[in-house]
Amino acid sequence: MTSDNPAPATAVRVRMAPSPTGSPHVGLVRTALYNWAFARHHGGTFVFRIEDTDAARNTQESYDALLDLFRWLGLDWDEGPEVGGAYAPYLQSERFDIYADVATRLLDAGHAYHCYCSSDELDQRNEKARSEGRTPGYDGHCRGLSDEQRAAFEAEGRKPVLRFRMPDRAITFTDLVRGDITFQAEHVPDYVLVRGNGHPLYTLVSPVDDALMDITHVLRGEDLLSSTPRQIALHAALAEIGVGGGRMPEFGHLPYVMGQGNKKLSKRDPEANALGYRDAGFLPEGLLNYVALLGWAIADDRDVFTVDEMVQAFEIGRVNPNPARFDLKKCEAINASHMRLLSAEEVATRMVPYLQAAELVADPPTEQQQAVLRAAVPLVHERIGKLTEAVDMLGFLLVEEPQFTRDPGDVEKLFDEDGRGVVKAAHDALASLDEWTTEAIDAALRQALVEELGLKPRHAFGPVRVAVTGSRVSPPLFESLELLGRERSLARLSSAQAG
RNA sequence: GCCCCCGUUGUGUAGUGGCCUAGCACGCCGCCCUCUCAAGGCGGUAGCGCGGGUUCGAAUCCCGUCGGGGGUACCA
Repeated sequence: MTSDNPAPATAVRVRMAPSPTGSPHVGLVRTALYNWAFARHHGGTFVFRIEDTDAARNTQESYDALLDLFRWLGLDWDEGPEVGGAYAPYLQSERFDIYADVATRLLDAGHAYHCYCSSDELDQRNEKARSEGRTPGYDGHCRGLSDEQRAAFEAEGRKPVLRFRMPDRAITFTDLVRGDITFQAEHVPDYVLVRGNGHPLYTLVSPVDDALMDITHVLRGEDLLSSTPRQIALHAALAEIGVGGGRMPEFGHLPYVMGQGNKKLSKRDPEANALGYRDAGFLPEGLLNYVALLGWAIADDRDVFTVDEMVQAFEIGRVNPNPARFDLKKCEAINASHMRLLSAEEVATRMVPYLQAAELVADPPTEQQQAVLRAAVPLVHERIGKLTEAVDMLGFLLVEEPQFTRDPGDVEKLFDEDGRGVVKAAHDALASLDEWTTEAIDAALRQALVEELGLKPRHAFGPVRVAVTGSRVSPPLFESLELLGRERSLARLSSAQAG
C-alpha cells in the first residue's frame, strides 16, 4: 500500500433517527444499539437525529423519554440534541428552511414536478389499473404538464404536491444484511416529497438529512426496505444538484422484533415499552445484551457479553435477516447473568433507587441503611435477576415494625402448619444466646428445632423464616437473623406467636 | 393482485458442500446439592417448512412450492 491516501474517505457516520411519538419501543433499542456498535467498532460517528416533522403526532414527553432511554442505556451520541455538532440542527423541525430550499432546487433541476391530481382521482386510476391487471401506483399523469395546463389547475384552486421523478431504470443495491436486491422501475412509481400544504414528508427529509449529514451507512428496520430504491434515486438527484457530499450511503435493513406468535411487537404491548424494562428493574447491560441477541451472535457457544465486547466483535454482515421473537424469559436470564457479573457494591448502589421508590430507603440513604445494604446484598446478589426484586428480598431488614408481613398467605400458612410452637421454641432458644452471630444462631436453632423437636430442617426453619422475614422466600435465614439484630428478631418471633 | 424480504428444536442462534448420528443458550422435565429461593452440577426433551434436482456427499447450491412478514399513502 502506498501512502498517497492520507484521509480515509471511509470515516463511518451512522445515525439513529426516531420520531418522538409514543413511548420508545424495544425495536428502537435494537436498531440504535446496532448503529451505535457499528459506529464504535469502526471508530466512526454516531449521530442522533430527531425526526419530528409530523407536528400533530410529536410530544415533548416522547422526546424526553428518548433522551432518557439512551442515557440510561449508555448509548452516547457524538452529535445530536444537547451535544450539538457540526451538522446542527439535529431536530428536523428546525430544518424546514433547508427542506424548502432543496425542494425548490429539485423542482428547478427537473428531478421533481408539481402534481395536481387529487387523491380521489388517484384512487380511481389505481382502482382501474388494478382491475385491468396493471401494476397500480402513480401513473405519471402530471409528469409532462405544460405551463397552460398547470395554470388551468391553479385556476381551479388546486394545491399541487411535489412529486419525485423516478428514473426509468431498475435499481439494485447491496443490502448490508440481505445482499443484492433489485427493484424494477415499474414497481417504484413517482412519489410525493412535499404535501399540498407545503409540508415536507419523510420521503424527502430523511434522505436529505442523510446526504447533508454525510451519513455513510443507514441501518434501519426492514419496514423501510421497499422505500430504499426511491431514496437511492433521490440521493443520486441530490448529488447531482450539489446537496450533501454526493456519496451514496450503504443500506442495511434489520429484521423486526416480534412479539408472541408472528406479530410485530406492537407499540401498545407492554413488553414493547423500552423504559418499562428500567422500571421493572432490568440492568441496561442486561437489556442491551439480550436485544443484541435478536439477530446477532457473538460466538457459537456464548451469549453473555459486555457492550465493550460487542463493540469489539460487531459486524453488520453477521446480522441475521430473519425476524426474532422477543422472549422475556431469556431476557430475564441474560439480565440475571449480568447481575452476577456486577460487584456486590455495584448491585447495592443500583438497588437504591428501587428501594427508595418502595419507600424502604431514604434519599439519600442513611448511614445505617447503607450499612445494612453492604452486609445484605452479598446474600441476595445471586438470588435476584432484576433490581426490583431487592424490594421483596431485603424489605424485612429495612423496616422497623415488629410484625412484618410481605405475604399474608405465607403467614396464614405458618399457623396452618402448626408453626406457632416452632416459633416459640426458636424464640426461646435465641433469647438465651450469648453471642448474636450466624454460627451461634445456626447452632442454637438446629439444636432446639431439629434435635429436640425432631423436625426436618425445612419444616423447622420455614415458620421461623416467615415470622422473621414475612415470607417463605428470603435470604439465608441465619444470616438474616444476624443482620436483623437480636432485638428485632426476638420481637418478630414474639409477635408471630401472638398471631 | 403486484413487488420485496424471510423460513434450523417452544424461543434466540451456530452452521457458507464432507468436521452435522445438526453445536450453544433460554425454556421445559428429571436428578444432585440444600434452612426457603436462587446459584451451581449432571442428565433428558425437541429442529433443518415441503417437493424435486445438482453432487460420491446438501441444513448449506439450483428450481419449484407452501407458509409468514412488509410495501403498494399528501404515515414513518
